[in-house]
Amino acid sequence: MENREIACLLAETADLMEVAAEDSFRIRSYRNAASVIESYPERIEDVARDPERKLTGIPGVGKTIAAVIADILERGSFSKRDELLQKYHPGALELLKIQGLGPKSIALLIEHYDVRTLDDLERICREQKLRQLPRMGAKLEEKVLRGIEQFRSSAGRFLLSFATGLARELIEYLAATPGVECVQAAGSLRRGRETVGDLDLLVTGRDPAAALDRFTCYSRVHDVLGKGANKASARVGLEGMQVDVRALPAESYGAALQYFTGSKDHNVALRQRALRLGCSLSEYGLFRLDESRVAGASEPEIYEKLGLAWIAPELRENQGEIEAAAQGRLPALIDLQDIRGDLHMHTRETDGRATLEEMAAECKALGYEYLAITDHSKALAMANGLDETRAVEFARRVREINRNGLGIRVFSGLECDILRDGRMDLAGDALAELDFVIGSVHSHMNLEPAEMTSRLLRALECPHLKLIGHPTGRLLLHREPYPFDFERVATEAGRRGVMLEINASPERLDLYAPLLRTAKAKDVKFVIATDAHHPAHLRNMIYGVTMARRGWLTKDDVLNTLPLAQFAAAIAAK
DNA sequence: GCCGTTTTCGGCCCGACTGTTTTCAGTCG
Repeated sequence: MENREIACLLAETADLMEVAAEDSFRIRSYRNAASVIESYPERIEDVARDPERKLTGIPGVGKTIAAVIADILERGSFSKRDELLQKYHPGALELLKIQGLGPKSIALLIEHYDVRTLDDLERICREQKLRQLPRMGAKLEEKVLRGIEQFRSSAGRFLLSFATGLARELIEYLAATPGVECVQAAGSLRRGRETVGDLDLLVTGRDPAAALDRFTCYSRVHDVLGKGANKASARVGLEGMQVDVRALPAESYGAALQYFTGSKDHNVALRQRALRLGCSLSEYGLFRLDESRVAGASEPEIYEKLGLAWIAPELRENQGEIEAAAQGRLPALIDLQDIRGDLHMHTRETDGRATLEEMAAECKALGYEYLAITDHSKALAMANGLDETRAVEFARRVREINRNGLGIRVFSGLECDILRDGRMDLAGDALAELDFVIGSVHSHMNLEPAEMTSRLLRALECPHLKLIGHPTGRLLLHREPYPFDFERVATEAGRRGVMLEINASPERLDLYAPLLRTAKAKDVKFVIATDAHHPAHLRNMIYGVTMARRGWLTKDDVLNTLPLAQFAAAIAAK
């Protein structure tokens, strides 16, 4: 069993314990164990099976949780979870995901109305019965209905990082099938969409159909939805993501890859172009009207025969990429290898899980030349944010560290809260001590658009500000961006030389393509950064780079592609 | 439930907003 699956069982048990109003510290222990296990560098199952080692050696895992893990590995559950699921319908886990409802309210709803599912909850709200419960009213009913709607619209979609991990796992497994030479993901995953609905895997080789049998026998395949000679569909893993595997002959593999990568709009435009050239394009190939084959085995060949440069999948949204490819003016998109430093990360000083030294060592291992440590400021009290004194002391400590040298340059930074009125959370003279100040909104996210716009415009006036962090505040599948006049803010940022962040955290991926193109047109420069709270998160950089590519950005648009000396000069000059 | 001892029990992130109250519980970050 994978670490993620063990962590998921612990976390959902913690959720149910919350509804049962159990001791909050005990709940936190389960949550903490879940998060430690999820990011543990080795497979927990291997550790558990090794007689030389003990699970209790893992921080956050004591005797009880070690026994729980043993139970999970043996039978997929444990007694505490069984008891809670006996008491509460599994639907209670879904109810907890609705914004505005917490464990207390859900316990009350179950007690009074026997609410078990989202449908039950929706009915209670529509019948105006929620407001009859103590401390609940009409506004909450509306908020919950909105929450249900948002939850439903995001249900069945998965984060890009999740889909990437699942694709990697399945590709590795299927590629080991005799007779299979190539397995590749297509669809929105290949285009780098922020969320992915289902996974399309394409297989070719001497005997691609062999992969279909192997797929439906995979240990994590639960529910086979269909299987024919050329295609098999099934749900995989606890999360039940739908995966389609298609077996293809080599001569049409490129055409199928092109077709199943999409987007639909891009493909429609491409087929129209083929028709104008006297051809027809389908998933089987590019053909003349007499049905003789022009191309099909490889994707570049198809684009070439259509008079186009090969178009990177991230651009295939019919947003002008076909015209650009025809005129030879596609941008040279940024690559992961262009990134020379990460500029947004947290440590144990606030809500991170590792020390400055550990984060720096990982950055060095990734081949970076520099990093900025950017812990939270004091407005984020729950994260133990830095006040002026601690910030100045931190800047001094970083100067000291750089004198001794860690083999990588460290910049002293701060992720400073932008307060409700647009002022910075820390005083200017403290901010002046730091190399790299990010301004971020973490509170009052439901202001009127005009008020949010002026808040951000005022923040841009701060002379020490280098970067606006996660500029729209969205959390994928969870919270919409806060509304404001993006174009105005981008224009002002461009004018003042304040950069905008492409936050590579898979839950954020903010900014995203249309906004990036708007901002680029306003001469904005960008930073791609991971917002890492753990050394493992530093590897999320690729998702930020993917967003940048979707926004047509080149190396020159992104400041942290600069070599150290030029980067240092650039942020000092601002 | 975990951790770290001041070794066997006490401490474990906290402040603000919201909608509902009429003095605050619940939620969120």
